[in-house]
Amino acid sequence: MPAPAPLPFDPIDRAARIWAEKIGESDTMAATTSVFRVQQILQQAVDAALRPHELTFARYEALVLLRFSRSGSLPMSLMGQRLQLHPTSITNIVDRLEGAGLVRRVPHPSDKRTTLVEITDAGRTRGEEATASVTEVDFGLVGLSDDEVRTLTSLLARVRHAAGDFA
Amino acid sequence: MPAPAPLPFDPIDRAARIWAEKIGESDTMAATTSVFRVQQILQQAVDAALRPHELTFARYEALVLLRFSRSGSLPMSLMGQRLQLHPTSITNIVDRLEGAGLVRRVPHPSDKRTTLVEITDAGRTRGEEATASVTEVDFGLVGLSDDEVRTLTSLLARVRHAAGDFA
DNA sequence: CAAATGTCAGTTTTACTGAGATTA
DNA sequence: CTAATCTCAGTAGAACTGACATTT
Repeated sequence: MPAPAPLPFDPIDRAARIWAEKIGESDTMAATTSVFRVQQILQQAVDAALRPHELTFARYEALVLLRFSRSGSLPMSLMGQRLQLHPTSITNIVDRLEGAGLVRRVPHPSDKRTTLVEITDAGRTRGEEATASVTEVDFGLVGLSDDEVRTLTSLLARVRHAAGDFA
Repeated sequence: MPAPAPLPFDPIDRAARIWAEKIGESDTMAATTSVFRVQQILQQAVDAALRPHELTFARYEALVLLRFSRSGSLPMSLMGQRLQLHPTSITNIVDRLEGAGLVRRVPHPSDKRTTLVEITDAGRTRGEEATASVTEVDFGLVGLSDDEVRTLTSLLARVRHAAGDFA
């Protein structure tokens, strides 16, 4: 796999300049494209770090969520809320994790509609190993100081808030 | 479609706090998760704005790239470099655009290996209409001042640069 | 012959819709 | 009866791999 030669210029910045020339205001276009591209970069870095552990980022997040829950188990619906995922996506993720023995479906003691997902010992171990790999590469987030990372996070939080993600 | 009730708290911030308690340093985890979530928000907003025009964002970007090129046509390989996409993805995108009559494949005059993609009049019109829709919703990027949008873009540019996206 | 260009077939992952079974 | 919870089947998009034909 030939590493794709880096362009000699910033393609997003160039597009923004041309856009400004032809149409006008282009700042949000550039920002949106940047978010898309950086997401792609981070996704690839994180996926590469998680591949040896046979986890995708979505499954890793689910595992972390369970690992840090008080009882080690959560209703599927609550996982969906926290991870902001569609019910069928949760079903799929739990299917995979359960197939790998990292998690187990348990009936809810009182509400027979809901099923709890409980992390297994193997799941805890796998979660720790995966966390080591993923923090080692800083989740793919390179080139920023600690302060800048925090600034980035808080800018993005304002977007999420304005979009109605949380109150 | 019941609008998914917003959580009463920021799920990423909560995860970061728990993480800090149990593991330590969690700033890059929070930033990465934030990028993923915001990408999802923007993707949905942009897709919704483009749906009436029967375009996805990837196809829209390709159309814009062609529209702003000098001759109105580019080699597929060059499109792949600019949009940072895999050759087969370009093939797929051009297939769809060509099927919709927005673009046309033309043989390269001198190099018989390469095929040029040329935007049609219908493609130019569609591009303009789609741009109107997508700028109307600010590409889904809400809640930030103009300055903050520029700060966001430049922070992300540093990440892209450090990751080797451009020189 | 090696490298570049584009295509094809097939796979994986994700997220959706719509429908339905079960229970609160 | 209505609402919530979860699952299943099917669909669609994006991105990949590997193989291949053609041309430089």
